[in-house]
Amino acid sequence: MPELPEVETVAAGLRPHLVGRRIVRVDLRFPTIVRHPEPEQFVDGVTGRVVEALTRRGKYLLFHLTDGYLMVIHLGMTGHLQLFEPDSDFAPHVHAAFLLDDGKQLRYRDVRRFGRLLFGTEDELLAHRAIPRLGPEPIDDAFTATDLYRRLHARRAPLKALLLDQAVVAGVGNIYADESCFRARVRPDRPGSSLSRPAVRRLREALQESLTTAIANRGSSVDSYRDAFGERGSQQERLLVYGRGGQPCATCGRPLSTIRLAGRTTVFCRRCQR
DNA sequence: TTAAATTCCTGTAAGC
DNA sequence: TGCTTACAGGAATTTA
Repeated sequence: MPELPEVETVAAGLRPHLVGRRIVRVDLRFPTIVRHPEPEQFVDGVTGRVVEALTRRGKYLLFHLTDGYLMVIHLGMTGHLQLFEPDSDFAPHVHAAFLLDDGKQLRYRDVRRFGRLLFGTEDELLAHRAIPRLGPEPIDDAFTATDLYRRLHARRAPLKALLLDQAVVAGVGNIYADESCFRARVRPDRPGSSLSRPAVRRLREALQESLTTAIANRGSSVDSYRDAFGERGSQQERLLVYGRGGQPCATCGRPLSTIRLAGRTTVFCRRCQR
């Protein structure tokens, strides 16, 4: 499922093909995938505008369009964005298709339909809470251990739940929450407030390490994730704990434990993580 | 304000 | 083999 590294990989792959291109037609095949504004307004707003830049914020893709407008796409769990020749067959579950002025077609496909499309000015999207308030970008240099400590210290929820909260840190999902806790040698079920400053420093390092390594490997294709060219990432082959419950810990060799935390399957090592 | 539970959605895999 | 059921999870929404 797409988290920060996967969304970053999609953005990097699409950027050279989209920036400078005009969207000349929008085929909205499943209108409820649009969450803001009404589907007709979405189509009207996007049509005819040029993609001036493509950026990422948390797990959101931001298409910066003419006149200060944004088209925002969240891939949910199974969302895919890929360029096709317009006369090629549509795969099942393609909910939206954007025809570009160079003849290519950008298609949004999403089997489980947890993804969403949005359009508006930045202020408008924030005001309507279509885009939630997001915490800092964890791979930013400005993301400091002091800041993270302040965000965790006041909270009693389990660390894992806080890492999944996009208002605490943007872009972390189930895979990299588990990976980061393991790398930081911290139990994911500890209350956020119980973490010492050294533990938070390790956690910050672990988050950056997990995420940047995953970006370098073009993301984790553990479910249906594919990049903008339909290719799998390779980070899933290097994951230390996610999806490895019962298998030996890479550090101590003891079987990894699986628990349910914040409604999510959580894997960690009872010996190495304290 | 915070935290936990619920909901949405369908392909896949396990179990009988 | 074929059916049923559980499971995967991001984030909005609901409940306490």
